[in-house]
Amino acid sequence: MRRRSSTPVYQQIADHLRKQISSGELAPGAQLPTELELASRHGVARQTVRQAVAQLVSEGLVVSQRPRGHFVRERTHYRYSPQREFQPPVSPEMDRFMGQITLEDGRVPGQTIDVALVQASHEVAQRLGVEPGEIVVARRRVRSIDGEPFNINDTFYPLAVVQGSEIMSPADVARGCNQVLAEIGYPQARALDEIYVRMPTPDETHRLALEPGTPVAVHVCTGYTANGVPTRCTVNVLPGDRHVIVYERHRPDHAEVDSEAAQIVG
Amino acid sequence: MRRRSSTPVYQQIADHLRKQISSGELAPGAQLPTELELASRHGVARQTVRQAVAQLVSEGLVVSQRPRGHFVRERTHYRYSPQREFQPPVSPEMDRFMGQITLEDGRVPGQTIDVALVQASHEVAQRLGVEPGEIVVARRRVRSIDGEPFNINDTFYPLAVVQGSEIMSPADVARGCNQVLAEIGYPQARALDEIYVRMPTPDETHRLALEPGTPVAVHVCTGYTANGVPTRCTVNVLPGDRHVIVYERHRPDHAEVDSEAAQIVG
DNA sequence: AAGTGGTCTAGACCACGAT
DNA sequence: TCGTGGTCTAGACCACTTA
Repeated sequence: MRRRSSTPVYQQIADHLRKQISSGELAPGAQLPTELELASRHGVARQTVRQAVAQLVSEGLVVSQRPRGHFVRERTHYRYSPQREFQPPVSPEMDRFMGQITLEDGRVPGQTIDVALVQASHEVAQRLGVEPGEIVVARRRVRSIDGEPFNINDTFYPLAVVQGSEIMSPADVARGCNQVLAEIGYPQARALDEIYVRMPTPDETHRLALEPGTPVAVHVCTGYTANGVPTRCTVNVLPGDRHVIVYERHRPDHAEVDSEAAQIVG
Repeated sequence: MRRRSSTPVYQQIADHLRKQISSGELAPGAQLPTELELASRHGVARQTVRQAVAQLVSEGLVVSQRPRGHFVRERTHYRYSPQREFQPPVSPEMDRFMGQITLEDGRVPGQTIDVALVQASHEVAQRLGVEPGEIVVARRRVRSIDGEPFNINDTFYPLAVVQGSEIMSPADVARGCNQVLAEIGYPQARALDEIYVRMPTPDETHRLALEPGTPVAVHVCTGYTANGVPTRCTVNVLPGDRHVIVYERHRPDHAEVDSEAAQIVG
């Protein structure tokens, strides 16, 4: 293939494949032609084809199942379910997580917990009011459903706050860590929530077994005492391909609510 | 560099650079060594270095400012603002967007609108209850702040519904398109909202001037009449590097709300 | 054993912006 | 004009899974 106009050849190949995917000619789960096949078909070197395929992978459209080949990604993350009954977008009562999940369709929930002393990242240090690199207590959780990692739920505590408490033991604390915090003299009076979207770190990619091209939503929750002392910082990481918010509104008001999401602006 | 253990060389180089970035040794805005410099420093071919840098770009950590060089990304998307007063996560009154923005800090909002007849994508077709490829009316908007694209707000209408109405003119409809819909006999009684996260399409990358490695949040809102006839489908696309939700909770209840985000599950 | 994608090299030419 | 990254080639070897 020659380079018409100024579009790189690998782009043209990527566009061609993308079109086949979005038109359904290459259905979800279907195998792409092999790299050598594509190379000879387009009359280019294998590296050029690889560049095209890599782009589709980074877009989340294609996955590599080495060494079987490349395949059109199956579970596009949006599970459209218009029949659903009303369900609030974010429900404030939770960590009945385990209980809730078991009730649904016989899916089996699971979680791994570990507790460690770690150096605070910039992100955590800023929120806990300590210096970056300072030692803090990390209570790290990965939740899964049917064996598939589902989200990361890591909470960081200033060492001075939780020293010697139950929080430092790597077991499930049934009554909730915030309850423990209150019992040891740091009742939570306020919380600050931040939600944003980014690409995962390699560590997150590993812990959540993410495919390349999968972004994550991050929900950071920082708790404070009435005096404004930060007592904990929880980082939730939600894989973009395993979470969809679906909710329904019944009232005919809110003329132009379409744009409400634009409201979530910093 | 030799390949110790089984970690590919380009991974080792990427890890090394990532460490320098997260430690602050390579500060935001700083220029990375040139590819040739990195290649000779590590004793590898230029392509190997390019692979390492490409990974950092796809993680959103590094941007290329061709042909000046590679730079550590400056605006990490999280703008931490703990002093903020209470602000609900998603406010239901809006499209005072324009008015609101002008009030803040003298930032100038803008928008471009165009109306076109297009073939419905699978996503839109499914929600509007038409066949994929069928012609629908697209009312496409890109909003910007200070000249920077800020979000995409595209609404799709079944041709039969809006034929000949004001909606088909590419001007701002001051009283809102839903009002027009009501006037022509299709008052909205219900709406279904879906929110998810993914990598942008090339088209979105272009319209929003996105850097590689920037995911987007998508908010799809489908409106129905009381009879269940879909009348419109609005697709909001929000760049992950330009939006942060920040809100504060004051009540000390909700013991373990940390995990509420896990609730937003499909 | 065969065939896939993953890694890596050495070299080439181009496009573009700053100098 | 120079130096940067962007594109592309031809070829090599490896790791892994499946048949």
